[in-house]
Amino acid sequence: MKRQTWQRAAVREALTAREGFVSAQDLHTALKAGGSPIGLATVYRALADLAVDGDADSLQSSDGENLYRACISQGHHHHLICRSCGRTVEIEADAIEQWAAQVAAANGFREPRHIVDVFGTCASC
Amino acid sequence: MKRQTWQRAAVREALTAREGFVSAQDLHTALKAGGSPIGLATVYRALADLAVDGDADSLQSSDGENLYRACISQGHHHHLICRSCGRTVEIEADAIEQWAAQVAAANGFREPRHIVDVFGTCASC
DNA sequence: GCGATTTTGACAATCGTTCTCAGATAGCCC
DNA sequence: GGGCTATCTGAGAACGATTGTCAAAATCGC
Repeated sequence: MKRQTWQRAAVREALTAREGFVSAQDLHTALKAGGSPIGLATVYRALADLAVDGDADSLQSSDGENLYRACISQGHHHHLICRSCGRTVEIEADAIEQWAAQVAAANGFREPRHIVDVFGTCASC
Repeated sequence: MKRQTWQRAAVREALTAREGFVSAQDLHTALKAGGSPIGLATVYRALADLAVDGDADSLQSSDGENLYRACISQGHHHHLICRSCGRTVEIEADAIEQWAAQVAAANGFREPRHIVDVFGTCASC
């Protein structure tokens, strides 16, 4: 059974409060700065749980960190990410879903899953 | 100026000899096994150089490793990767390129670059 | 409140990658 | 071929993100 603890709530809250993607380390630092005596390992565990439950999105940054973000639209979607300020826009892409499924099928691949993210420099940067 | 050393040649060769994506560590192990007293750091450097020169493709595996692969088609392309055996198929996707550029433009993002990879289980797995 | 069970947190361990620096080497000039 | 100098190499240390460990603390059902 999954228990309710203030630590998990704090992580979820801190994640929701952020606009873009955050690393686990950043989130931990922010929580500490905000007065929560929360442990780093706990933040990692909470984030992993959130990601599993579908409440958070995760992706790997170019330098190998895992970044997390509170999911706004629950379903499957992709991101347009500013490489300068980190601002993200969630994008729907039915065309891509279909394309991926079709390409996979054409090559005999089953259970296709895809990674599709677009990076760019946003208007205000 | 860039020098020609047998180490770099060995790395390039070992990479070309492999079919799918390989991690730097794997490549190093393979080279050592093949008799080359090459250093791990050198393999990393050589791979990074190859990637910069566009002679190798790189992507991050789901567990945080950097994987490399000798590029067959020189231009920009994507991959269909078997999550079981690691077999890869290079796929061209003009539609995706256009879609990415369009989505970026629609949101005011400049210099769009995108990550598009499809994972699945291939026919023989 | 009680007890069983899960969660936490400090710290160590791990793992891939990068850094450091002395020594080796490639490429150039003679 | 010999010499010179900038670049490259390799062993190991350093690094940074993440995960494992385990005793102590907290939660939930009763």
